Amino acid sequence: MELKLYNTLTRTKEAFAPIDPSRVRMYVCGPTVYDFAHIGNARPVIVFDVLFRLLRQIYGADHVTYVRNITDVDDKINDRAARDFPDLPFNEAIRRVTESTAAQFHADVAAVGCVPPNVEPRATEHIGEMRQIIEMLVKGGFAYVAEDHVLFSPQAMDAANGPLPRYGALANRSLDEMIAGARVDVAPYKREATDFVLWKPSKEGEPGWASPCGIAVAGRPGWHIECSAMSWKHLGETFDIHGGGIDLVFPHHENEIAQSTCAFGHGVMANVFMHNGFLQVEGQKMSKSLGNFVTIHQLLENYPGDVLRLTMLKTHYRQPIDWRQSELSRSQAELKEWADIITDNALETIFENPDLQQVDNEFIAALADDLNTVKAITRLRTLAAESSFENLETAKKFVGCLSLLGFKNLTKPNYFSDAIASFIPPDKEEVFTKCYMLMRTYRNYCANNFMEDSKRISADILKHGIQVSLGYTGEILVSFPDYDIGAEKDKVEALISARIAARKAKNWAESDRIRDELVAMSIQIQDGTDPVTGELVTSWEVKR
RNA sequence: GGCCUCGUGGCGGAGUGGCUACGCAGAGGACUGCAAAUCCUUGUAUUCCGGUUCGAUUCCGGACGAGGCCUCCA
Repeated sequence: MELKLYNTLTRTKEAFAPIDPSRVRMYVCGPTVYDFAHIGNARPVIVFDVLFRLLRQIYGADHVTYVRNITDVDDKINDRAARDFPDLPFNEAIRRVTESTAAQFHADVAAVGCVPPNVEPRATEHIGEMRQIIEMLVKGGFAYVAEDHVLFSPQAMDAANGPLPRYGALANRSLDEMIAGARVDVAPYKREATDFVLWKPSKEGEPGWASPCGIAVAGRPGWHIECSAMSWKHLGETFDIHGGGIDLVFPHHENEIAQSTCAFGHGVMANVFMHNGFLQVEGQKMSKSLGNFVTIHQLLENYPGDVLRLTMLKTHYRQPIDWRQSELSRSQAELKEWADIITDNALETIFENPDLQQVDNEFIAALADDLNTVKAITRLRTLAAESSFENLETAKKFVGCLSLLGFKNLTKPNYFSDAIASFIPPDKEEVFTKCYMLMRTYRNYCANNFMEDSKRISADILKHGIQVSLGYTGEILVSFPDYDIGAEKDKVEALISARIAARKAKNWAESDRIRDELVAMSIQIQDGTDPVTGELVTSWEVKR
């Protein structure tokens, strides 16, 4: 199986050839933990999770190392700590912010089906490596100390002879352009406007560490250096794949390449750079000022994580994606159909323990073509249509593909149905309607494994006199104290029997009258014939 | 201003130098006493203007439009 990946360095799709197939190495820029992750943050996490799964499929689960960092030193974190915990010592406040935000991030991305990376390094645990690289850069003449800062000089990099890449090669821009386009506010200690910060002094009360290069005052790292340090520590001086959002191309990845190649004297930091496209919300750029800033957590109140995952993968990762409510509903409906195939054919065990040796080749080939998840999903639809009890081998392949794509809750079809099947006492209609959204949220919290939240919300619903729980297929079960559901069921069964009798007598008027009565009770009926006896049979369910 | 990406039917969204996937919605049909469910069939598109070519949606140039980066925002 040939894997082809689009490489931002060459702007072409290339055959992927790992440096060491027994140890394929990928680094992805992870979140800065200062706030709930938004849906845009979820895109690279999901995209590179799919790539991670595919690499493990191709090279073997033990032969892929995936590193995704957590940035826990940043001005935005400091600001948030000062705002949220003004009474705590500053470093304690920062710790609260980063720990709670990181825990939230982990819960959110687990809910959208992402497996944890092999290593999840934190910037604060790699200050030593950062200092080492900075020392190397100064020693090599690529960086200099000025007013307690250490600055990297792209000009020095380009002046050096040897294997180093040209600064700006990744982003495809020249230093001259950058100087011409440089914005105001060039710090006085910079020799050139394009120099960027490797290390800066900490102000009083800010987090700080012993500085490199003989700088006396405590300091903290610039943004880009952490990824050079952490990828070096965990993947080596050069590795295979470096990923992130397209906005990271410049300056973040460009500067990482500059730091790493100059420090280690190689021509490359990573052989392949991959970038996912941006996300818009309902046709507009997502921004706090427009009020359309959507966090993963908010979406997970309204949908099981699989719905977000499928919606994300229905657009190729390099294309811009427009995040729309309507598309989420479609994804949910499609997942319901897929989950029904699994339960109708009793494939739950296969779904949870698929034989990935037997997975569909056409499906893998689609993914191997630069992660063409859209084509892969098209293949899934074909497999779904061909899956049946008579064609169990295809059905098994189908569920194997679903597993490989990272769906997790497909053994419970009713996670993807918004119908609440329950008899409602007439005097409870109003409060039921009022609690409908809460009950869905409860279901979604359960599906997403947010157990604390689900307990909290079921307690809220109980205050309205409604007991909510989940059934075996993920359906929302509602019960009311002092209400005899058994009697209600008997009444329905009696009506169904009466209708069957009426139908046998071809008394259509009476038959239709009974159906109308059942509809008024929110009972949906479905006529059929018993395949063995040929008897008229009628199934029914509560539907609202 | 510089650099980059993109522009496909009612909607979403792929591939492809010649016949343009797939999903949703729509239409028609089958099955039903009627419903419901299910199944089958099906219409409609490649922003515009040039160029290359026997032939372009696909390659090249231009226009228009959308978006991104140049501001430690994925």
